[in-house]
Amino acid sequence: MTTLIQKFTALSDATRLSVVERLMAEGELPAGAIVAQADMSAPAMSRHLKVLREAGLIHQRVEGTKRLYSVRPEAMRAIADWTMDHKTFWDASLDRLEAHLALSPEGDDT
Amino acid sequence: MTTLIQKFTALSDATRLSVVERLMAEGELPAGAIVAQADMSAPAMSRHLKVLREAGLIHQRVEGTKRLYSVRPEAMRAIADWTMDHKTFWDASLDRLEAHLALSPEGDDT
DNA sequence: ACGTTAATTAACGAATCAGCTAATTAATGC
DNA sequence: GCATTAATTAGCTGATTCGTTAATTAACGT
Repeated sequence: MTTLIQKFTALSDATRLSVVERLMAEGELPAGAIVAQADMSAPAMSRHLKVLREAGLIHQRVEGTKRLYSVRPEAMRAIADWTMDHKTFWDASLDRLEAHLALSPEGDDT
Repeated sequence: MTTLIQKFTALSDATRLSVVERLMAEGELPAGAIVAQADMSAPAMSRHLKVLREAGLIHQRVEGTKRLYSVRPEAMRAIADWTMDHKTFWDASLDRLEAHLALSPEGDDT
């Protein structure tokens, strides 16, 4: 089973996040093409792809000696769904959100 | 500035993910209440809260000696928006998604 | 069968992360 | 001012992560 934590972990690395973004922008790509544009050895990228695969974020299709990768839409959905999951939270947030618009720009944290 | 990677990193830890979920379910809570239900020392939790804060995921409100934490709706939005960002991907995915419904249950990875 | 191409697994080192206890900062109440 | 309560920062340790090179697996073309 692929957990939400696995997905967040997979996306918490700059290399892996850009692989996912590239696959979303360009569609299915072979491992070779992914390595080619990433300033990194093939083995290193291979492990990144494995992490993404085991998190259920990407799908691997074998064609001869090539491994073709693509993003799984269900995985993206799972993430989006999680953020929207908590109805009570969103209902309660509506007022504050609208009230404080432009008053608390993201960044007044720490 | 808080990046998407910071947010994913923050949510990639089981402790931090459940803190966020609890704050979404119960609303604003003081650090003490959060520590109380987490089998973990106060300092450890304090560092987790700092990670969440620096990622822009939670907001800290000071009231006397207490620190009250709550989830930032904008941060949740930022994550949801990212998953939906790539229109081309979603357009292209629609066919496959509908065609393979129930044929490829999430899990035929690796 | 042999060499080539595509990609992965194995083995190792440097850096980061998550936990603990001890020490510190800050506000409240007498 | 002093003790108490609330939470954080400091310093340390064990485990995990990310990258490298070397070795291995698998399919294709001749």
